[in-house]
Amino acid sequence: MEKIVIVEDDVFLREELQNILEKEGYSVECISSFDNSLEDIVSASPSLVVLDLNLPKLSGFDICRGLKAKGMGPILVLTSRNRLRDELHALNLGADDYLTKPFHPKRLIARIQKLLHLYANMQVLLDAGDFQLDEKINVLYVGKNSIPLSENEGIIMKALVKASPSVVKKEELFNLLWGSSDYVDENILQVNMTRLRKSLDKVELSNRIKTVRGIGYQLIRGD
Amino acid sequence: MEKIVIVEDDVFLREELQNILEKEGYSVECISSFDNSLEDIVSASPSLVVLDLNLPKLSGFDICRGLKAKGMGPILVLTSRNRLRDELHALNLGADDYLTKPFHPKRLIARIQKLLHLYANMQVLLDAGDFQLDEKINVLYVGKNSIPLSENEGIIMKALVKASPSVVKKEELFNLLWGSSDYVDENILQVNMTRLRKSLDKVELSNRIKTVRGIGYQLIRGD
DNA sequence: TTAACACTTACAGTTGTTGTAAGGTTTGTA
DNA sequence: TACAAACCTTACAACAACTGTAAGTGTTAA
Repeated sequence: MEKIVIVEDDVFLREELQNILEKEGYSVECISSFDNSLEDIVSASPSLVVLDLNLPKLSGFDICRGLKAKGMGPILVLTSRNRLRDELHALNLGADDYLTKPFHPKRLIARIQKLLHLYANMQVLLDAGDFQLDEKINVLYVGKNSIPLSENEGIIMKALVKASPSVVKKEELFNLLWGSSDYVDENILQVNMTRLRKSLDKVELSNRIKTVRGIGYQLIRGD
Repeated sequence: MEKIVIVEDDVFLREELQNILEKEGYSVECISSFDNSLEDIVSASPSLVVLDLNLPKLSGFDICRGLKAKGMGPILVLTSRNRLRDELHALNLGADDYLTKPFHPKRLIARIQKLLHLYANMQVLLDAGDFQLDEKINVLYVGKNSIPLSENEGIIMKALVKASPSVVKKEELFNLLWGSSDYVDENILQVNMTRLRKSLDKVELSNRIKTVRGIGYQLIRGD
């Protein structure tokens, strides 16, 4: 379940927000003490933060900037002010969307879903130094070229990239591909490795996968 | 071809950058007069901006903030300073990546490609009010659910969403699907509409596509 | 040299997508 | 109401992509 943190000092609005979001199936956590709100929010590691700009101690702007500096995900800013200046300011500080009070619950939900989807889409580019792998659609980008990988090829490649330059054990690949390590036929993994290498050959990357005899496979960095 | 704008006052570095990027196949435009650099950059409408932080008139920070406020795409910040504070500041102002001089050309290229890919991936979520369509992988998001669409279903849905609430002419759909309007069989479009509706039915959205007798089809907004 | 390990290729089953064909349903008008 | 045009639905077959099986070939290290 996706967790959302609400940063809001007004009790009524806070509880209303919590209601709306929990009804929608989100796990909600509220920040009401604003002494060390930044740490509280980060340690909750939510999928999204709903942040009011008008807060007692820290200004919402500061929290926004602080959160983004710590690599926090999507932030939806809430405010009663209706000034373009504030909106631009917040967006520049890293807020991802902006909603003016009063707002319709459906609009809030829609914005939140949009942000969550957007962020889910963003973090799919796995970096391997001189090439990137789109985890979502299994497309490998090398320079200006790109090649599509099949599902199995993608699973293997993801494991190799994430582990690189360590070795990925055969057993782990069996687990990832067929959900079990009590495999019957060792050959099927070799077949899939051959297929992956043949695909990588199209972008002259096949020699980057090394076999570690008796153990598994390894992606060599080529940065 | 993707266009990159370079904002750099040092002549030597500027020309080196231009060289590197053009060799890589990008179309490069340099900003050397910094009187109204913001307007110059925006009017060039580049795919990416390489921005030096140390500039004569405006500070790089100001340009960065200004560009992001105008909805500019990816910004890669370049600097000789090696201070965390600057980096955080720039990233908070909207810069998407950060490179310290001196840098290796390959690293610069890699970062640029990464940013371009990331942004290319970001703008795939087509908004239709109460649901979203991922143009890239043809997945439709409704609330917490999602359904995959086939290639043809995706093409039709994209056209409907983009045109909504206007009517999409049958002829246009024929063009999008089969690249020609001198179609032989009218039925094949109906079959594909049926299939799309059946898919949409899984998320109770099929009644949103209305038939406009003799003309085409229409997506009704449900916001 | 040899046995374990790894690689390659061809084949067939499965699945998803698409166009064709045939027949049924709806709609507007006379 | 009758009817024809427009639209809808379903079943079928062709096709392509992906995957596992099987059989044979190549490589490595003791």
